[in-house]
Amino acid sequence: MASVSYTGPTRVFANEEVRRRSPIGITLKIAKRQTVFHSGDPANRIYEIIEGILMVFKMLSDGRRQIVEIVPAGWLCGFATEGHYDGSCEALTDTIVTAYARAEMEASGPLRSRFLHQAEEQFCAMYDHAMSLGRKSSEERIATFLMRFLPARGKRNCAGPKVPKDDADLHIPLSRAEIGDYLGLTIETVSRTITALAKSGLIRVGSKHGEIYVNDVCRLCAKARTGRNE
Amino acid sequence: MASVSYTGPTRVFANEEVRRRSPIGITLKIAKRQTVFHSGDPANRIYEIIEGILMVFKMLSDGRRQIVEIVPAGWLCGFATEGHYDGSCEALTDTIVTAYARAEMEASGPLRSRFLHQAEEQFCAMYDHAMSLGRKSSEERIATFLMRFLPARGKRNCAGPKVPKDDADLHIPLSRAEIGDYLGLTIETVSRTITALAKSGLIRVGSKHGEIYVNDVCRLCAKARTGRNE
DNA sequence: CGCGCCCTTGACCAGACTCAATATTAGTGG
DNA sequence: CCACTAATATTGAGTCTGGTCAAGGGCGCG
Repeated sequence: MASVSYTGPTRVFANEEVRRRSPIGITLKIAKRQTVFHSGDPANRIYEIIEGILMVFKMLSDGRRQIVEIVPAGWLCGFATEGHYDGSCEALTDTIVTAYARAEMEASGPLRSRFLHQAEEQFCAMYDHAMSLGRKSSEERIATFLMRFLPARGKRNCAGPKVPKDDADLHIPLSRAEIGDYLGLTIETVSRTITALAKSGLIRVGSKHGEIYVNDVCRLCAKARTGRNE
Repeated sequence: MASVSYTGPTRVFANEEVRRRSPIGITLKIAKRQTVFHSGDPANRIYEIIEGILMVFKMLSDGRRQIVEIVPAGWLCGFATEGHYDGSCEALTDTIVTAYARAEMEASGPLRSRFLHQAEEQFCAMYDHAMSLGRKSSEERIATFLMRFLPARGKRNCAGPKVPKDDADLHIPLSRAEIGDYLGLTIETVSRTITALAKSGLIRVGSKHGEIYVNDVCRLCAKARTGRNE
């Protein structure tokens, strides 16, 4: 059973801190590495991320894991089929979410409307992820992954490089194992590919875990092949 | 520009046959191989498949294609970000759809509610597809793919085998190239893998294109590793 | 009957995986 | 603050799954 599992505002678990109580939906704090829900749990809630990052993953019986979605601030988490969560959810960083009881969410017109829009946005991100997993090389996958942490860049409406230097300073809150499980690669391949990108001068790897400096965002973007063709 | 591209019930294109006009939404007929919309087109409509199958795909600039979604009857098609379709859509079979103008759909409470539910359903299917693409072997991917055409089986609520023979007769409306582009494999690997599954006795390949007989659905399901663990 | 498309099969190749050793970073307690 | 340990990351060597290139087969359709 998930550690975060109640359905209404009547109980509060020790590891949850209620900050604000909007008409519907309560604000919760989720600690890094804490499980939000398990695959198969009854899907009583839908979560909107206010701050931080969650991940959704699925496992095969032999232990293979696929991180199917990385959920940053502003996105939704807790989609379900037949009343049960599909995939488990865990916090990659300390995270603040608004949890909506499903029944209440579904009763609210404006909320439903906003969530439908947001679900579409995330749906398109899943399309991109499928493209990465199915057709991109390890180098392209890593480049695409890094571009995710530059939300202002690489999209249809990309602002382009800011003169004169087109660099960026990233903090990736995923371990090599998690990056691998997200991109369909092994730890070793992730490590090797990041090293190769660094040797090519595209990025530098900081000494602290998760620190990556992008020397040329546009060149990284080109390597990601995020191009919207067809 | 897509061949199907108008936004309201005022115009009808030659290749569209209006069958029924519900209060909102019109019924269209889309011929096999016909394009429904192109990636990047303004997303004026959302489609609900009544009969037949569509596919959504994305291309990279060098010609690599990923079919990101296969959309059967009952599902929705035409999700968008920032007002533009993400991915191109083409009919795999002769298809009948209801096309809703987005503005009208978004103005209708019941429709929005139904569509949000359906989008969630499809979201979970995208999770499964990501699992296939990221972590499954070619044999597991083909098995998983075939199980898609047995919607009554392999799910949480699987009815189990009907005695005494647990066989099935499938008609797959995708070419080897399309199966490959859906599963992140090449034509040759798809062909070899299907041959291997046939040699192992799990399936038989019919002489007509797309005909596949499953000798033992449960064994195929086991090979697909559709198991809902974690 | 013959052409074209799709599928199959074979031989070879390469990118990513596996197994293993080592290095680096983070965390803990003195 | 430093020493020690555990966890994570890097690197190397060898293997293997799936990709590439190429040839041949079968089916459909005019």
